[in-house]
Amino acid sequence: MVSDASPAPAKTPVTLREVAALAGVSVATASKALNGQGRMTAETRERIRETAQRLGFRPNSLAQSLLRRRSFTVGLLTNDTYGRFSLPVMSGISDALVDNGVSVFLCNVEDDQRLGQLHVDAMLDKRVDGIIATGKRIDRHLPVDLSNLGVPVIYAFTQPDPGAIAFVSDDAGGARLAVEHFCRLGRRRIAHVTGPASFAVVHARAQAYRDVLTEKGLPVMEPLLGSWSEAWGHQAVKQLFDGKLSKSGGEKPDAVFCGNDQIARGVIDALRERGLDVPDDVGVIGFDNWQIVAEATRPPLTSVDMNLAALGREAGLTLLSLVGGEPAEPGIRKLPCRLVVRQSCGRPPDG
Amino acid sequence: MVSDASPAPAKTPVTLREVAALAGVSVATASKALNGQGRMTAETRERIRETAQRLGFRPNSLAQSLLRRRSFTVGLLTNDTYGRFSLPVMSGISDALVDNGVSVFLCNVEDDQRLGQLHVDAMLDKRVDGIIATGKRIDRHLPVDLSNLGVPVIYAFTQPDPGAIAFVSDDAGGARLAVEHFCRLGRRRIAHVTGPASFAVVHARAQAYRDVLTEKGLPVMEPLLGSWSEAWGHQAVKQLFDGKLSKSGGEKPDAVFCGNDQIARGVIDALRERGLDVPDDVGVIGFDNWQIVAEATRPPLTSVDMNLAALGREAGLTLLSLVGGEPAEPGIRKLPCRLVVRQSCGRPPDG
DNA sequence: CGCGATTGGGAAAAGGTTTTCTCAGAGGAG
DNA sequence: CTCCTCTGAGAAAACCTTTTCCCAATCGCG
Repeated sequence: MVSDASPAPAKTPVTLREVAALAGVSVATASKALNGQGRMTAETRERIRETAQRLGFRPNSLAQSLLRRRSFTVGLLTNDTYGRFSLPVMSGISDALVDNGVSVFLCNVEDDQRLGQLHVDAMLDKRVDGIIATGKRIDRHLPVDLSNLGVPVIYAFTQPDPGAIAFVSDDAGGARLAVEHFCRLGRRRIAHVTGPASFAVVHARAQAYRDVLTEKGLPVMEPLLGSWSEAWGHQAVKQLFDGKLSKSGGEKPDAVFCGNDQIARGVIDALRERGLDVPDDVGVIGFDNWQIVAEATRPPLTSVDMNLAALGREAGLTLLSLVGGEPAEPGIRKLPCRLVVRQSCGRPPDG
Repeated sequence: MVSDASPAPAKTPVTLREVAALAGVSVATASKALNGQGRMTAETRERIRETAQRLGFRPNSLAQSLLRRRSFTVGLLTNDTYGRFSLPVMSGISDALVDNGVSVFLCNVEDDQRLGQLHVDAMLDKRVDGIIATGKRIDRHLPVDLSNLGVPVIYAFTQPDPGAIAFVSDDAGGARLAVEHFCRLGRRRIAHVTGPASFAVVHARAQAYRDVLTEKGLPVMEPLLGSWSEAWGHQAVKQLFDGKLSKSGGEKPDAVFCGNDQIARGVIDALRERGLDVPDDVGVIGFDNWQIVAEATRPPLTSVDMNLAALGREAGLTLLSLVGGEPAEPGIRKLPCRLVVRQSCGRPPDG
């Protein structure tokens, strides 16, 4: 197909000087010809272009970067080895940047300060145009100091330094989406089973949960905090359906909004085990929309998606505009979640 | 703590020239002083070192790379967006390289040929010292041609070009580990439930399964091929325990070796649902040791771990030695798996 | 004291590209 | 025919560091 377009698979890359020599011009002229700069006869320009093509010339980025003080490279810091959250973010960032000809240095800093410094130094030495920090929690710092680095920094799905630019998911909004969906479906007694109190998102979502129920005049059951595990989902069902629900009468929940998909999985399994039908008896909504989990529950799980890839994209594009010298308001931007409806909530009463 | 070690957070990085000027020497001398080269009085060397330290001088990698023809950078190609397999591999690679001062370009090529070419070109332009290709299957090529690139290439957990150097997991060995473990525990009727026939590993593992059983004189049940899902695990249990097991008599299996952890999860759930105890009635072993799944099954799942991080490390180190000019035998290296014993198999009869 | 050897340090080239200046020649106008 | 203005293209500096070679000064020895 491209038989003539893949010429010398150069053992040693061909330089501009060689192109110039072969085309019978100076390197200066060759450079200008290939970059569409300067003035010369169309014929000269074309001859140089052709020669470059024939030789398979590709400019040495290192040399270009050195001169332009711009490397078309950014550093991506993460402490998320497991990758469930950072992977979509990274993927989004990468997409946004690659489309703009920018490469990404992947730097896994774990939670190790020494490693963090090592990576930041390496990035700076390699003259990255900017840095994006991402993590597995939006209420924890990466183990690195990114202030006063001399290059723009963007935080994506991790705790930012004050005065920095950050993108995070709108957890409260996501929770509203879920609870309001339950309300629309006519559920009246909506419980909330979520993760440990040490997570900021737990409180943000719980508060949104309370707010929606209060607005709608529905009973608020105190959120059940536990761990992010299936096991906790099981246990929570026991508490919800065995225990005497003290203040709010003896009625059992007809819906459970879960803090993540694993909890939801545990909840669904436990409900089935005690003979309750999902969604007919109890509706369940998860959080994270972790596809592999959400699609393996029976029935498949409706879940809140944080749009992490879009968040990454946004972060990448913003960094690029920063690198380009455009100004940007500091602050935290909360990006909306979306509800991915599967079959764990049932259909509207009228539908 | 490091109050004096973080001096001018340079808006514009300080160059060697400035260090030299301030220390009252030439750039040549300054360079030699900082690199431990050349000859000069200890006092001169120390003075230059001090000045550099004080100014926060860090050599410009771009300039160094240009000169040395070595960028201390490698490209990492992957097509695994989801990351379950490639993430540990990448993590291992990254660790191995970072410890050696080498940075990693992350390049997600999806299954898009155009994207692949884009990334490879960008990497080559940026003069990476080498390339590592990794993927989600060891029997599929990445959508890129990595032959005759002029830089060393290593394949890790993806299908290599002929004559290349590749690291993959020893799937047959891993399967042996599992089946032999069952044998040691006194299980006699061991079934194998695995993924689709289109995967090479399915056949490799199935053959090892057959081999071990034959060696031990145990009955071989034809492996059940399906999908990599929990649902298939459920269904397979139905086939195994309802159906008339044609040739091998009516006996039910007392052990199931599963092709991955999700299948195992489905198998365990299905067994429990039909009142069979794991591990007392039936032992189960999974594959992949996907922690989040293996620890969520009840009981926790014994599983074969492919040691992907170690595989990545190995690949990274090998690439480094290649870059360093050391020769290496082409061919495919199979790295051993290990069995992670949890509670889904029970204890030995004597223990 | 003279000569060779050693020592401390600098000048310059190299690496590949971009960009600014400069310049020779051609063309046109007067 | 002369002068001015373009036009096309090249020389050279710049980016920053490393390394090779070189030189001046000092030292030691006879």
